[in-house]
Amino acid sequence: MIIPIITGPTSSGKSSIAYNAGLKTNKVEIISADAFQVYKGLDIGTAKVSMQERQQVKHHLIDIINPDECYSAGMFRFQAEKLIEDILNRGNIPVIAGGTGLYIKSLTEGIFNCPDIDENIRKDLQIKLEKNGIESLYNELKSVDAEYAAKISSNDPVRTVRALEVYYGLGMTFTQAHKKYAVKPKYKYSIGVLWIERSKLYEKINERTRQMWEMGWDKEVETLLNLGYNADCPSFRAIGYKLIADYITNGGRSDDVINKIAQETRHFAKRQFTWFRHRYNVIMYEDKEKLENNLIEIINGKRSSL
RNA sequence: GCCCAGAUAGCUCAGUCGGUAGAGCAGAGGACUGAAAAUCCUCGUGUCGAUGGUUCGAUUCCGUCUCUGGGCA
Repeated sequence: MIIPIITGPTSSGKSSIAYNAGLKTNKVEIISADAFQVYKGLDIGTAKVSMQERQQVKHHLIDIINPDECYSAGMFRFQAEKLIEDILNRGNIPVIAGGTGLYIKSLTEGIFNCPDIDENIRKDLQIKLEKNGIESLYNELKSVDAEYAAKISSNDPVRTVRALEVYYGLGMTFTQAHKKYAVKPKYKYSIGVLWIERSKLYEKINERTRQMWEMGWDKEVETLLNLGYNADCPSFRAIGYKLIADYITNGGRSDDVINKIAQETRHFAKRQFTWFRHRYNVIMYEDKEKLENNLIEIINGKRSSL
């Protein structure tokens, strides 16, 4: 069985494809591949499907952790593969749907199976980074793993910290760890990307951002803040949440906030375009209905790939 | 009608003590193996409003005109 994956840039309308197919065939369970829909309480800003829709078609990996908890591509891979197995055992068809490219890649191309690393190592590196700056930390990486250091920017704190935490946590370089813990994809997948003309997508993003605001996005953030969550929480890396938290505490013009969020979302969509465009094993669909119909055919066993 | 301030990249503006110009934003391209809605890299020639003058040379100085703000009548 080939497992279908429906993805595409934000606001493209991809989640409704999987949902519609599920509704029409009644044997689908959707696995969300979205780095921020995993968080409870972030509903409007992450454009989650409604509770009602989730009752009609089973959705997984939505609302599974609290806003102050960490999630990762590795955890996603582990949980998604387990879910795929369970769903198949139940006689249903798993459909992966979401826009987080790295998560999808972790399934289709594998991601190295990194053992747990003491989180204090990252905290210490974080402190070092603040104290000595990225240059010093990058040089540290260069001296232990020149091969990986050459692949990344000398100004990239996230990758530098990650590579060093693996080095200190596992006692081998990031490059060596990739080889030692390499995994092969467990299933076969077929990826359909919903592709929309750039200018049209940008219009949709602008429109949708305004709609989200009108749905009470600021109230949602206010609730999170009242529960004690703040801009330092991992979930607040999602577009909009920090901006709105700042707007709530420091004031400002709502139009400025909305425009800034739309801008960040457009930038994000642009990065998604780059990501998907350069994956050779994906199929681009400009016709949404065609993608949906082909998906239904796969579910019904009448088609082998998208 | 008079006075003042502007007119420079799609937008906001900086600048050239006269040697044809540069930032931010917007936009584009790219990277990305456990933070990925994250993180990071690269890309700026435009009749410097129009027209005369001074000058070897004017977008820069001077005159006139046009347009846009603001003020006075």
